[in-house]
Amino acid sequence: MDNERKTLDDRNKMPELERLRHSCAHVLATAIAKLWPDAQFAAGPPVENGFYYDVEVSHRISPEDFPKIEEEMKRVVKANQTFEKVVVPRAQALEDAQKGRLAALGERAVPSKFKLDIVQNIPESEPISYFKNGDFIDLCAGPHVMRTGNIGAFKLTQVASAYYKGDERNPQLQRIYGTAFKNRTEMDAYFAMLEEAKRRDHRKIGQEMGLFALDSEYVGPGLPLWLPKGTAMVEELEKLAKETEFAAGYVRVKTPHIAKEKMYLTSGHLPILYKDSMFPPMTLFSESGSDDAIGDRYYLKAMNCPHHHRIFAAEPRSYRDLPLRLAEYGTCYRYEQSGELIGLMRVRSLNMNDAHIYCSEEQFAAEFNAVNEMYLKYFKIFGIEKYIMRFSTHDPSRLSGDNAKFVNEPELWKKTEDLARRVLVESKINFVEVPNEAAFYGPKIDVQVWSVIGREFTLATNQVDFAVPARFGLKYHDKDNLDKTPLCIHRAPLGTHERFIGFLIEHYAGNFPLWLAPEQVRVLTIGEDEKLVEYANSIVRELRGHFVRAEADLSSNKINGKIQEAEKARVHTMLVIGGRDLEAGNVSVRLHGKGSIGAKPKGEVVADILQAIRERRP
RNA sequence: GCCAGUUUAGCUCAGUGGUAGAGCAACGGUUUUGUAAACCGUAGGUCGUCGGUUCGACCCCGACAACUGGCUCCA
Repeated sequence: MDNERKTLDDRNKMPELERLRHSCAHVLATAIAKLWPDAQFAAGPPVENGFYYDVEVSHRISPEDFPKIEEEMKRVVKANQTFEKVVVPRAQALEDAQKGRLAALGERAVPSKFKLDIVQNIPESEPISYFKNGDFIDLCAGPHVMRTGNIGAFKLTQVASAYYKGDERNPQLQRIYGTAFKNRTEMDAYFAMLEEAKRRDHRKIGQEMGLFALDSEYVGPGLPLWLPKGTAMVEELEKLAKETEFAAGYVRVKTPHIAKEKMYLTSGHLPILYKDSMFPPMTLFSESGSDDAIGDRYYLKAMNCPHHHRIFAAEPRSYRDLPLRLAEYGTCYRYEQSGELIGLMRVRSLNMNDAHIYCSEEQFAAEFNAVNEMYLKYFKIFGIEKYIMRFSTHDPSRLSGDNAKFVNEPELWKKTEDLARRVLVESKINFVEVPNEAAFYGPKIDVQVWSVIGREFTLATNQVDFAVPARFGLKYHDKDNLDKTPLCIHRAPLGTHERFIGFLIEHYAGNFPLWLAPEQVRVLTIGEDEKLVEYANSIVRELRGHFVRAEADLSSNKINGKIQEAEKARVHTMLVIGGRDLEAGNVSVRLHGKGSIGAKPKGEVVADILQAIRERRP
């Protein structure tokens, strides 16, 4: 994404706030150059909520250095230096870079190496420009604000490491992040918003509500334990998926969590493509003592598709069997890098809302479209509105050779990409097309969403596979009496339980609709009168008889205390009962976050609860 | 995996080179209640793990682990 060059036209359209932030990145660089003159700068663009500058410097910059750097930056802002643009001939840019003059306060003994590299990569057709503020000269296409004094408020936020040009073969640079605003008020509002977002963080709410636990000491990092309340949500989602898939003509299957190495050598996930993300194999016999190592090694599955392919292969198939839609909430294990694990959003054991649709080419468009429709149906139920569909296609230059990334089937790539694109266009779904991001076996459509912290995630996926069925030799007998290889659609509209629930926790801030709420109803008694206790218990019994997750709080707490506890636990519906209600056969209804809505006959309330759950009322 | 930071009671957090504290939760008792916290008491921690420095380490140093924020990667 970043390696796509912005055109000069794009740059001229850069919004004021981005200009300001980019200008602030220059001010940051000015300060760092003053404090550590050996600093070598790479890129310093504006980003979503601020800016960063990548720098290579012998000093390890830590947040403790921020006050010192900020002080220097304030001096530059206060000096109100003009950002002066100078267009220079290419030869001069190369010469200045050699003299270490770029992104620096003066000439240096060593070249400005990253700037030099950047100059060399600027197309001949583009002019080369500097921006100067005071003595600091940086290679930059701009645009900037007029003067450093236009930067009203700024703050350095974090330091991270980043590879030059995002490539892990390149040197690691220190990336200093900051944010900047027109004025102090807007910056304060931004930090207040961040605090609010932290309160919604699924890790925090998950712990408060007792949904899941991460026991990295005994179970392992990234291997969540679903607590009873979280399991209730997991099962509601599975129920939704099973009903939806049943209605859409899917059939359910069950497969083991492990398979022999041969499975993944055949699928193509081993030896290269998935090796790093699979847990190491279980070896049943010592390799030295066995002539048949392949048969002896088992892997935890990182995906369900190969097992499903073997189910397809388990019986002879006719064109009459197609489309065959095999669904399973399969548990997969992926050895994600330790630094990548994030609460439920990125884990090492995952339950995927998986299914594989085997179909003919003629059936493909309708099936693919039906999957997209299913996504939209789900998103409507959850009120998910902020997402984009990302259509990932292949890069023809990577079909073969050392950096091959995609199966070498140019015609099939073109055919399926055209088909998928047409489905997207015809169904008027908004999407962005991203080259070079496809799965190795075919193009895919991912649904991208954002966590409260602003991190982007793939929530759901819909992938075309025209390669792996052939590797497994999957065939169906067609009308014309010929054996043909089916196309396969891999789809997971509800993603994985882990990520989907992680997302839903933040989406709802823990205030789930009744059908999904871990504790749907709590009956709160006023007093401990024996008849009242029996009334409470009878209500709970009745609700639980209809599979409603209901509890009673019969403790000796005062009613205000019970309400406080239930509200904090985010219980969806509270039924308060006292002597008055007992006599009238009523319950006083209070909804989480909405307060009391008054007393109603018990039967009416129970019926409404059941109805709301049945229709999955938002 | 890489860079930086963090790790004290179940949770949220104080704290000092001389072997630790608060609030909430838990438990026990008292209270008997009308829509966001009744009162009193008890218990709970080899201060992430392992090494080192020191007369003495929760505090200083090192290694490791986990977590947090990024990078690369991905459902």
